[in-house]
Amino acid sequence: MQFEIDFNSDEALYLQLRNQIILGIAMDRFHEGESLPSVRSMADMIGINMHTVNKAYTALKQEGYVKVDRRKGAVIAVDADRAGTMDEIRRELQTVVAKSSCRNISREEIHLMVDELFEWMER
Amino acid sequence: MQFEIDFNSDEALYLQLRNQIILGIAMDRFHEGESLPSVRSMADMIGINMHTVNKAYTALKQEGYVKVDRRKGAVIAVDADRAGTMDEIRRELQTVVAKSSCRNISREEIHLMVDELFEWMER
DNA sequence: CTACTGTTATATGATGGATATAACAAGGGT
DNA sequence: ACCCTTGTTATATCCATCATATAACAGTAG
Repeated sequence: MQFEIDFNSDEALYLQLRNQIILGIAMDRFHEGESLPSVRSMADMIGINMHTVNKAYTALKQEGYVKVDRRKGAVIAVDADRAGTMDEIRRELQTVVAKSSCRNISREEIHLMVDELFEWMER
Repeated sequence: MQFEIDFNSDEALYLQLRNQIILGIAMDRFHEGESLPSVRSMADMIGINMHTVNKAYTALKQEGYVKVDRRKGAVIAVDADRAGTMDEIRRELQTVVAKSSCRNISREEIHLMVDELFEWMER
């Protein structure tokens, strides 16, 4: 699995990495129980600092995507029944829908995009 | 129109304000050609600094939601046919869909949420 | 014993967020 | 003319966050 980090983005490096890993889980690139690369090797792969990777892993742990084992490292363990998930999703969708509404983008177009994204992730 | 600013949020104040205004436009609280409160009065209303409001207004101008007139202030002027809008929406949706996919939230549930949000904004 | 794992501590430089004070140019109202 | 309000710009300060670096510690696999 390769990661696309944009050093010129205004998004923080550790957040880009976190999102890429979440995307990787969604796309089944990483499977339940599988270990992510160690913080040090991942840092070398991408060319960033060890602590930046650690920050991403810690965020993933906090958000219920991995469990950290002292020997195996960061192990994929998604907490599917996580309290507050729906609220979080709804809050993020609100801004997207508000922007779309302003631009005269219909709900059907949003539905289409959502479907395309789901299908794209399933292959 | 009242604004809900959370001083304990980790989201920047000027971004919260910007999103609230976008939401206000989407919900037809503000109409095309109408002026937003001046940066100074808005700052007094919410209890934040003038420059923080100005930063929000400048962002709205950059993103094509208002045009700034020296005498009328920030006037609602939504650029509906804006290049890159769909790409922006798609990028923001990607993270949401990825998270949803990890949590076993189906595309139907996302569709439902989108519909609810659209309807909620239309009243 | 060695090599690797995550974790913690500390320090530094850079950037961004929020505040404050001040001044300027332009238009409206009286 | 005068005053008020408008957005805008210029500094300056304080604080939090981001990203880096070096270092050390504790646990575990070989």
